[in-house]
Amino acid sequence: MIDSKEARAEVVRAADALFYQRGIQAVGMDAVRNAAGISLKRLYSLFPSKDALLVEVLNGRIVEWDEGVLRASSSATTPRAKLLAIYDFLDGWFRQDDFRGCAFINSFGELGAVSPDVAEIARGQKLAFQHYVASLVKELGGSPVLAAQLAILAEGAQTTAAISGRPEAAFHARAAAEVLIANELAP
Amino acid sequence: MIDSKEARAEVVRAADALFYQRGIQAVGMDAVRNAAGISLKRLYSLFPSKDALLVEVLNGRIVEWDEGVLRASSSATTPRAKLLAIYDFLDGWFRQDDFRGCAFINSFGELGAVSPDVAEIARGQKLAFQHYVASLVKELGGSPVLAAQLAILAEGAQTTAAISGRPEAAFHARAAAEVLIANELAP
DNA sequence: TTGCATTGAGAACGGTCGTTCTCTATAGTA
DNA sequence: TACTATAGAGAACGACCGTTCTCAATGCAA
Repeated sequence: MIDSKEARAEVVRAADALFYQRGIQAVGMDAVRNAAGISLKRLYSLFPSKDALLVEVLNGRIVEWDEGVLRASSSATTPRAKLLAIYDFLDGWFRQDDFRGCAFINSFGELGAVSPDVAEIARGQKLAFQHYVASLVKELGGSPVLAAQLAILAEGAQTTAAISGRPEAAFHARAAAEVLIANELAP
Repeated sequence: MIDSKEARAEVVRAADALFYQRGIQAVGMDAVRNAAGISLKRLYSLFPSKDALLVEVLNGRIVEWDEGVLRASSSATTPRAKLLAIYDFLDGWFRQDDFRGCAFINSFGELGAVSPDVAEIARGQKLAFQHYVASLVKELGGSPVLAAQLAILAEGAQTTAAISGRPEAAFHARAAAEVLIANELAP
């Protein structure tokens, strides 16, 4: 393993999968090392600590989320369709068999009270999503309250799908979003 | 400390506050012992393990939640008002300065993947809440989908308020619920 | 009082985890 | 070939945590 950029990416990939699947504190650095197939020394030469690795993992999840939402809305042309595409994106995600809820909600629940970094990253991610929704709602001519409501539906769908283990929450959230949007846009 | 029922309650109270405030794995049994003011030996004579104590704590939270929701809706007379009272209850909760999100969502995120007990309790609590909402919606003449949507709004409000640290999510969710209810009940 | 059971306080144990260190093998250079 | 620097593999370290154990103090029965 010569290219350290490649090695970093592999470590982040392995750690992301393990942290998401089992929780962060339940995964030791040994498990990350084994999954990434490198030595502990190399692991610690790439990341100074588990906390630093976690930050990298969560930042990677931010990128993944943004790309996923944008990809889902890329075929939509109207702001309304782009907004509804969010729930279609959620639907596809919920149906993946390794789905275990929102990594930011999970890590906030596990470490938010004890790690300012984790709390800050989770808060930032949620805020960015709210801003994205708000920009589309504004294009649509809707109110900031509607934007907040559509974001709340997306958050609720994620926790509901995660804990119940059933993906229909995305469907329900989408239908509710349609009603809320129609309600504001009707004369 | 002679009355062991009283002692159990005190331990559960102390553990609940610590687990909720800092996370479960971040709190050692020593901290619980200190907060409860009893010896380790007595603590382990009351609860066989930390896991068993956690189960007791979460079951206590179920009772608290049920009582809180029922109390909030007790002054309401119509099913619609009882449903909206849920969001008023959330609003009051979000404004408490020790609010740190839903204990079930948090513990599911932290331990759900690794502890079947925790996952099961969280799932059960969410399901019971959905049933409660569904029964009111049925009284109201609404559909099961509306019930699911109202529950999703409540869940989303909880995570949004927890991570953003701002309580307005309850108000937004309530307003959205009014719209969704009106939409189904309109001719 | 004497003996016995119970309890409190916390030391001790075994295991795990994050992190560092040792030791060896290898590759590059002169 | 001899020397040096690097890196892999994992043992080792120190801290912590859940749980158990020791031991002295206490309360009670006779």
